[in-house]
Amino acid sequence: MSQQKIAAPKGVSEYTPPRSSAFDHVRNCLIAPASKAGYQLIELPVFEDTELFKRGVGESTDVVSKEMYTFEDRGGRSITLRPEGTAGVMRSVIEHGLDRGQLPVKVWYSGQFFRAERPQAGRYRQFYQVGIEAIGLDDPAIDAEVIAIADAGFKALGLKQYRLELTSLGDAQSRTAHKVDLLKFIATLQLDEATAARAAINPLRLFDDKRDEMKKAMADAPLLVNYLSDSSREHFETVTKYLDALGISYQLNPRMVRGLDYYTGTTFEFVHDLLGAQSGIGGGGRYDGLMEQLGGQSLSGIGFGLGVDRALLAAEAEGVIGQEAFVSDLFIIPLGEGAKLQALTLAHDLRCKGVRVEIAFGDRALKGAMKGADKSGATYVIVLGESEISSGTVELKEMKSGASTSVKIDSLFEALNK
RNA sequence: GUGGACGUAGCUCAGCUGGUAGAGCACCCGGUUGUGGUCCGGGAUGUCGCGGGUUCGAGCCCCGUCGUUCACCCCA
Repeated sequence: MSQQKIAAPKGVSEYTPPRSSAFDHVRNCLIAPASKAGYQLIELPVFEDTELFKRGVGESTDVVSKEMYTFEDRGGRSITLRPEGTAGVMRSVIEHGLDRGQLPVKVWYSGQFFRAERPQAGRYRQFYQVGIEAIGLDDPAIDAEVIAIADAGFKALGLKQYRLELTSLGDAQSRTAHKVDLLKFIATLQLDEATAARAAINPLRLFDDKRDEMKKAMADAPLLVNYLSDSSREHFETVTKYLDALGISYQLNPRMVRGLDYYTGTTFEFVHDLLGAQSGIGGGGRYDGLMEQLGGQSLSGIGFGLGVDRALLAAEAEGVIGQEAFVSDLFIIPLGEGAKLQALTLAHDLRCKGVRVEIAFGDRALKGAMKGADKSGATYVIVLGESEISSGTVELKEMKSGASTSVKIDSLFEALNK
């Protein structure tokens, strides 16, 4: 009697061989530029005190108000599976006093994040992000560096059909001034109930509405970029100047909306053309008040999060990624019980020297084992049976050409490295 | 959370106006004793997502449920 099968929880993505190799490749490409720029790994818990996200990300955001996996642990604490990375990094930096040393603090992370949304293509309840944070410096040059690092990751992957959208959300004064006028403007519009509710939570959201009539209605709405304070405008102009110098193309998008409350100043998004509705493959920006909000000193920071799942989808859509299975250098086919023992020790020995070795286990017939060797893509094959063991010599067969040469078992390593 | 489409072997799918399931690929075995890729022969495989209903009879009809997918919403 077979037991009932258990399925994975709804909306999670799983990467099994051979696609897992492509996933791994994407993740490595995306984060490699960060370590070249001196960012160091920070490894954090996937669950945190719920309060961290309420205070850090903002209670009014959709992410916090309706998409968090929150539960009570056995000690009665409210715990939440992390929905994003920045808040946790800030918490850890403050907790361990990383900001007491030389600034900026530069870290990178990689891992799973969780959001209880309705799944669809490119949107999962557990998803993977890599990201970096540079904390403690206001210099526009670091804004440009952070953006350049993200862009380098996508380029390293081979992506072409994406664009960088850029804007500035300004400082607190800029936003306050703009909000007054925006609310006045919105008051003149006829909004349905759901839209009005969204506007009440965050009036900027209306800029993001996909309906044509709303786009038309918002065409003349006051734009935040026109309300930037002198220092904000100057900072942003310097960032774009640096990006120009770096040869990184971007589109100014004054209507960009970000879903997390902590963003200020320079804000950006990477959007891919072939992905459908969930087209954002990465995004980030500056966050001036976050650290203080979380009980730390008043330092600003900037960072990004890149979606590994979506970058993989994008790479597949562009056809710039393949799946590579593990390929061994040597495939050993043991014949008989005694040979199996020999194969085991021989493989172990060669692996210690760095050779990739696989063994055909399971007492398959020679023909079947050869077939297996062929499919594995192994470069060389040896058959290990009675005669080979007693003579101490094997036939080293190169699969591609089919040619084989006699080699002493003791000098296999040397023969393989010729 | 809202709306639409879909759910048949490991994979891609077929299954006529309802009569108790098929193809290709993949997999396994063999084509004379210990050497793969082609070819030939043979073989295994499904509670037709799950539960209920209509019917003499349902993979095909109805309801529910779970899942996937597309859009809204949101965002990576």
